[in-house]
Amino acid sequence: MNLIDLPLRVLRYFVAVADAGNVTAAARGLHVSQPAVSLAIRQLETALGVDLFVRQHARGVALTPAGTEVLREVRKLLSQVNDFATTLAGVGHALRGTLSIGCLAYILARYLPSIISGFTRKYPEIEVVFHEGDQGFLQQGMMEGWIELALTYDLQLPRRFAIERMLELPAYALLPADHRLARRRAISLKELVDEPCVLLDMPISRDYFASVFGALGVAPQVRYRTQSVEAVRSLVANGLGYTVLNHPSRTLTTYDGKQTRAVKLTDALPSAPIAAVHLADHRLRPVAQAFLDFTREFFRRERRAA
DNA sequence: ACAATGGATCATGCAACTCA
DNA sequence: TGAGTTGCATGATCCATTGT
Repeated sequence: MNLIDLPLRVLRYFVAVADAGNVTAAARGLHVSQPAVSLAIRQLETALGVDLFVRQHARGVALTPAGTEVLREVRKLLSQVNDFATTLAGVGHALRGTLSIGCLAYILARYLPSIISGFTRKYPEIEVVFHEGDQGFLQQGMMEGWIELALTYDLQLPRRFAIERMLELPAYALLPADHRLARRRAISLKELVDEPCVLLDMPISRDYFASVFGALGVAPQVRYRTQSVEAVRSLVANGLGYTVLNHPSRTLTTYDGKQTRAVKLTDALPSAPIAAVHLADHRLRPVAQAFLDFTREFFRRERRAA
């Protein structure tokens, strides 16, 4: 049978076998006979012209490399079919269903709970599921279809993504409360470069902060590196160095109860833009569009409050 | 060696569809 | 409308492999 003529049932059976690692168990889960599943797998293999599984008699089946690749695409397709069915079922009805979004760790901690809280109050029939990770993880999720929309920085994003900037985060200096410059309204980063620096050492942040110092033609004396914003704040609060951040925090007190001071920078430095991102050639479902609209409005209020 | 496990194959029945 | 066709599911059975 031609690939295009295969029923979706064949693909569902294939995913079930891949998940179970065993045709008989998959058949039980699908409430069909084992030969029916065997036949479906054989039909798919014939249509594709590749072996999807290695049969290990009495030990089940194992995906071949081709099978692994096909599985990824089939999952994507079935997810889109589900979305399609949900969309059709929702025609003429209120927005409902599940929305899968991705979020950078810092943006998640600082903004996402407020967004989800407000959004689910407004749309109680939409369930928001989020995936937390770095830029690469979020891009992979969108490419593979299990993240529909992501909140991340508009830094180093390929052109295949549609990007809508939500909030510009200017760089500022974070100092120990008793630092000699902590009481100043604004300073130049050049006044700090000879002191030990604490660096937020995340893949994108690393490059961003390099660009900040690069803009002034200076190099920081990096004394400590960490992947946690909160750890950066604690190191600074304990007098172990200064840092440059663009993460506005509502509190200057750290986990260990120490105090920091945020001081504006007078230098012309690049800012870090928070953006809503999705695949450019992927039309957002109504639930995702509603989330995007709500997020845009949320950050508009944040900008006004800043 | 033998029992258990699990995939493949075959014959058959059923339901939906086509066509005269 | 009824006979023929097609596609799919099922049970029975076979066969390969593993574990004891």
